[in-house]
Amino acid sequence: MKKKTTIYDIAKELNITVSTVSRALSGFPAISETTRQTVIDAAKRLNYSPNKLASALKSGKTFIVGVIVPSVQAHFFASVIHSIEEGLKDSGYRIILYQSNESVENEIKGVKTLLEAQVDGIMASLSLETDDVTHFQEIIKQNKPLILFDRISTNLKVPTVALNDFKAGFLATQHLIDKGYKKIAFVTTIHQIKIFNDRFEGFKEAMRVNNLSIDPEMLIFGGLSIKDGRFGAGKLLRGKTMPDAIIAGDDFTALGVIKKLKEVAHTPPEIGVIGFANEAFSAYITPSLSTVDQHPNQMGRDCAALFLEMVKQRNPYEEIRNVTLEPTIVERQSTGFHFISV
Amino acid sequence: MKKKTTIYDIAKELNITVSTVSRALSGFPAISETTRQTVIDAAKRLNYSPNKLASALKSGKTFIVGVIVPSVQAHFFASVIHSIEEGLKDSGYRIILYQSNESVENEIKGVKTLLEAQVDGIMASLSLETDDVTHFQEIIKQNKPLILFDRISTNLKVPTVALNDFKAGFLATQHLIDKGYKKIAFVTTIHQIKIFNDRFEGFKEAMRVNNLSIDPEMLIFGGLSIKDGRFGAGKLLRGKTMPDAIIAGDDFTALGVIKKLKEVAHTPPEIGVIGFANEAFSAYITPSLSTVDQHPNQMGRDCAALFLEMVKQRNPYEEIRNVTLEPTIVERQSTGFHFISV
DNA sequence: TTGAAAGCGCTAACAT
DNA sequence: ATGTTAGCGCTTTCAA
Repeated sequence: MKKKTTIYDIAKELNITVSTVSRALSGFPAISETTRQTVIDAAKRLNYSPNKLASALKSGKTFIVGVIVPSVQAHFFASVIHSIEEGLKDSGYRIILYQSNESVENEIKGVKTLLEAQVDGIMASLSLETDDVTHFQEIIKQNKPLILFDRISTNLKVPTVALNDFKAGFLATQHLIDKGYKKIAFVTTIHQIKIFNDRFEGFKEAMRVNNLSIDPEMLIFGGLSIKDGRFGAGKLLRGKTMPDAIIAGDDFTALGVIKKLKEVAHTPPEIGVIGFANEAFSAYITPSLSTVDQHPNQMGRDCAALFLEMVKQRNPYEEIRNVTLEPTIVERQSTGFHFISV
Repeated sequence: MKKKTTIYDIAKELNITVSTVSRALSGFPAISETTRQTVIDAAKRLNYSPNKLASALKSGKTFIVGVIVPSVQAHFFASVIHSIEEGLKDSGYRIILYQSNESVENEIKGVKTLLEAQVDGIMASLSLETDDVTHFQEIIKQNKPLILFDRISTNLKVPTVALNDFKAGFLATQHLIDKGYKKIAFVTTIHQIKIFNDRFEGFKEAMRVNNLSIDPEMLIFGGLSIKDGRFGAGKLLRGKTMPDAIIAGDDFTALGVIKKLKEVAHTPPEIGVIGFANEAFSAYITPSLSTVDQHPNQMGRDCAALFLEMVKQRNPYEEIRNVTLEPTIVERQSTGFHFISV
């Protein structure tokens, strides 16, 4: 393996100094057009490839932003990531991805690793386990942009991009009520993540304004997964009074609920089911799943825009913007018209 | 913002030299246990965080491997990535992700960017557009590990991990034949990607050994998507003779095919349908979709293992291993028993 | 417009 | 076991 070409090789080749080469290559203005061309030609001829590491070490800017998500396997996060990348690429920023797999420990390790890699900023969506968020403080202390999205925390004074989850919970509930459902159950998680609580609060509020009572037996707190959905539905079916509709914490859980309901011949919309996130499969299962769209692409774009604003300012936390996206109900078969059976 | 602590600060604090600090921190053996402890304590006290950039610049190792995939939004790739990360993390390697979005141009840019970031190696799955693969040569030239997975090319002498796609095509076809289907159509892509051709060849071979003829009208070459599936199915339905089964290039295409068939009341398994990839939704649509499992997790693990082997050797290309995974038929409703109608 | 030179934070001979 | 020192490849001030 022959040594890689550096700017020194180019300089030697052309009998000029490295500073000139550096300037020519980085688009420095005060340089003659001929010199610039010569350098660029030589660079190409010598198959020069810049070492961004060295440049980053010197300049203090890596043009890499770290993104921490629970998992790329959720279509929602995959979409957000996609749009973040899209929104950042024209400015030369790249993404380095870190998956927490819903574990705080991994999340802490992620922050540490990304910081050590000298990223220019971090965007994160909290793991389900995350309660204490002090591990994010170090980013702020280093005066680097930190943006929280979707699964945010109010304990950090940083910009955020999130859905109006209270409204999401409210709208989902109201949608069911509008369809004639009354005895509404909620299968969700116990984790202390803001968005899940907000959705739950929205649910309670919708029930209240519609003068419907909430049966504590119809509140199932567990995890969020197909399995948890099956389990939750099973528990509800064995209860004293059967719900006529079920709100699930996310689409995977809703899928589990539907599978269970089909097994016992209460196929939706006989019992209504609605989820959150509009996952890739939600439109294609039978019955197709009504859900709440969380606009992942808008979210990714907003994260990128927020980040670019922050790096422009001397102090990224000069003005802290909290972007709220409005949820949209996606109506499908699982909440079809419900015959009101007195 | 106060300056970040470096090993110099620790050295000054303890009246020792940076080399001692460096050694203490990096687990160098010939160092007294007391010194090591003092240094570690001071590091903690001063809130020291190593600058991996500097270390990488000096040592020539970043412990980062670049992964290029068409898109993380396909569940298959998300799973592969997940397992690559999993398989690498114990060795201290991190992943930096690059999405080609099925464009060669992006792919070329990806290789360039990752190389400039001084990654220690690259794993890639080709975009649908990719025909010429010379942009990958630079990686090999730098003597850095390059591993191709799933969408591989035979024009590069590098280790690969891929499915036996010929067999995948063969098994899918044989499965349909075993179920009693005879007039089998194929809806796939025209792109010059090896795996798609292999599947098609497998299909042809299976037809041949079963003495079934292939009607050229039943070969639809287009793209791979829900839309392409609908389109392909529509075209087949309008043909002179109707197929009694359809093989789709992937699960998304199969989904489109099924939707179309349901609309015209030929719901599978009346007409059999099978796809490739076992996407997240495939088990949950109605009828549930038979498909070929491509073992993404195994693929990711193998990529990681291969990479770790390569970095161990002086010359990563000393011995080139090409791992082939065996496809597995996942039988579901869409290829249920077919009544043989003479 | 170009050159000289210092230094980003770390590692690793080589010396003691 | 610890210290000295020379870079890794680049940017950037200061000087010419």
